[in-house]
Amino acid sequence: MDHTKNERGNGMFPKDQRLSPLIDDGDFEASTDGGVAFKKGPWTAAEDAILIDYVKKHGEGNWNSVQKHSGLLRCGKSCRLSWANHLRPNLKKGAITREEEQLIIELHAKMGNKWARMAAHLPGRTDNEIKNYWNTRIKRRQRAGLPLYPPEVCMQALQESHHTSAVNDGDKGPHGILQNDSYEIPDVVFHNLKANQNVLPYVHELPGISASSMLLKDLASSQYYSFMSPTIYCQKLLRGPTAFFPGYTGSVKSECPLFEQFEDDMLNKAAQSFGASFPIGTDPEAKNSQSFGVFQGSHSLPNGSFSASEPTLEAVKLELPSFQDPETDFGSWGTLSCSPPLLESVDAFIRSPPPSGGLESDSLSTRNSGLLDAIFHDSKTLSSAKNHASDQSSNSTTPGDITEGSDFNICKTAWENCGEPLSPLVHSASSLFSECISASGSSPDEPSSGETFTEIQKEDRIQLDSGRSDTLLASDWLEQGSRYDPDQTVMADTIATFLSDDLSSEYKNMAAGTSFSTPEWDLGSCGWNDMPFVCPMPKLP
DNA sequence: AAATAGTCCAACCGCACATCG
DNA sequence: ACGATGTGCGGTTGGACTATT
Repeated sequence: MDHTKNERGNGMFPKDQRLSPLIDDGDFEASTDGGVAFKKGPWTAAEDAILIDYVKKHGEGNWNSVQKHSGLLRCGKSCRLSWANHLRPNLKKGAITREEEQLIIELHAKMGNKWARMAAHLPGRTDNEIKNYWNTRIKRRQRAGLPLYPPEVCMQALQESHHTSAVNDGDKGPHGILQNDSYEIPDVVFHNLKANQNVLPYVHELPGISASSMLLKDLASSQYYSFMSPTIYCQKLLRGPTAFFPGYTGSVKSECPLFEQFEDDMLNKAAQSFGASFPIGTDPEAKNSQSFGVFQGSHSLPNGSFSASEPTLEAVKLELPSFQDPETDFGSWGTLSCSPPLLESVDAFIRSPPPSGGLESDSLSTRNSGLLDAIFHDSKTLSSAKNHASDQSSNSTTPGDITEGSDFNICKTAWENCGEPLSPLVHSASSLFSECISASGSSPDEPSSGETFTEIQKEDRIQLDSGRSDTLLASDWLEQGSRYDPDQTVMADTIATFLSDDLSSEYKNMAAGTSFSTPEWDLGSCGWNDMPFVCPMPKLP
């Protein structure tokens, strides 16, 4: 038996250690179970031989009896693990091949962290091996600012998931993975979210998960970091420095080096404008790891295209830690000391529909206040103090596009403070969306289906009552705000600019390379076409 | 050459589920 | 039905190795 752990030569335990004829060199702690002291730590060659001999005689299984039959001082678990990962025949050693890598990526896009199931598709590879490989890959790509999934994998997985959802049962797709097993998400959730995918393409990933919960988890564990959808990155931005400079995103930065020059200064200024009490953007490490780098990496590829690094519905659901379950009592989050009240307010805001007479007034929340109200108020105050800047901004926009006191003015002012006469990136999302829609052959003003957005929304609200996305609510709110209340438009602006880059990125991506039918991606019927999006944003080529 | 950071991966741990008596 | 036991799985840890500073 070849005990070589790693043909790359960097295995944890040197061969000579495993080849040691001694079973117990006394260097490793032992655990006891029923009076028997089990050895822990790396296995020796002698132990391997004993275990192999045992399996030859008794077959696999009944691992707890190994000690009884062979005298091997290892617990059953350890025996099973050693056999499965190192000793069983037909194990493939060596580096993951290109083909295997591709398969792993595809499988992970469909399954999530189901290593054992993935291993079943990779003969000779163990779940542990795949898991280790994937975790390393996550770190590597995270560090490099690359999306976790290649766009084509995302699209394939997404399309397959759509297909799976459509057929429900029977034909489950070509891979046999999307079968009606534990990965299946009840159709009621995602079917109803489809109608809103045009607004937030990633909304369906994380139904019922609050921004704060996602962020807190995100900050607490890097394990899920790369799985965060761009939407979640946006939500994260609400809590990070960039929340106070809504137009700024990593994507912008990546495509416009100009942002590099003034990001720290501008962010600090913007933050101060909003009364932020914490320093911003001075720590490059924090900058990379907490918002900019991740955001950047999750959106842009080296070739300038936008990533669609989204796992499928199945994967996302599976990767949610238990406390991200929609049924989790989110109220408990407020008790976390690491969560500033400011951030809680964002959640409260995002979850809350518009306070003024919208169609869904029955779902009005008394929690509609907090950070964004404060932003709204502060921005108005600031705008009053800097009315001249507001007036100048009308050159690049129509009067209706910019409401006095909008965050745009602040951004613009900040930009001017940084020495630039006017941001070259000012770009109307309305026109941007129009481009996208036109590219995909659909008019934003003409719903291609007979069903209006409002009708879809109504239906969705009813059916998504317990599982709706925070971001979805935000979209609802935005629509309402932009239509019914001039004041709300300002706040809608604020939120819109938070989201704008993601939306534009995704729509750009979709319009350029996908074949989604227009009803899936129809923007016009949702009212976003009229949204006064004006924020620093890269122009489409 | 030393220190540091990053990578890799074996092994452990806790939990969930299945089976058995 | 229930507890004990066995098994499988996913997450995490920690040490060796390698690359970089």
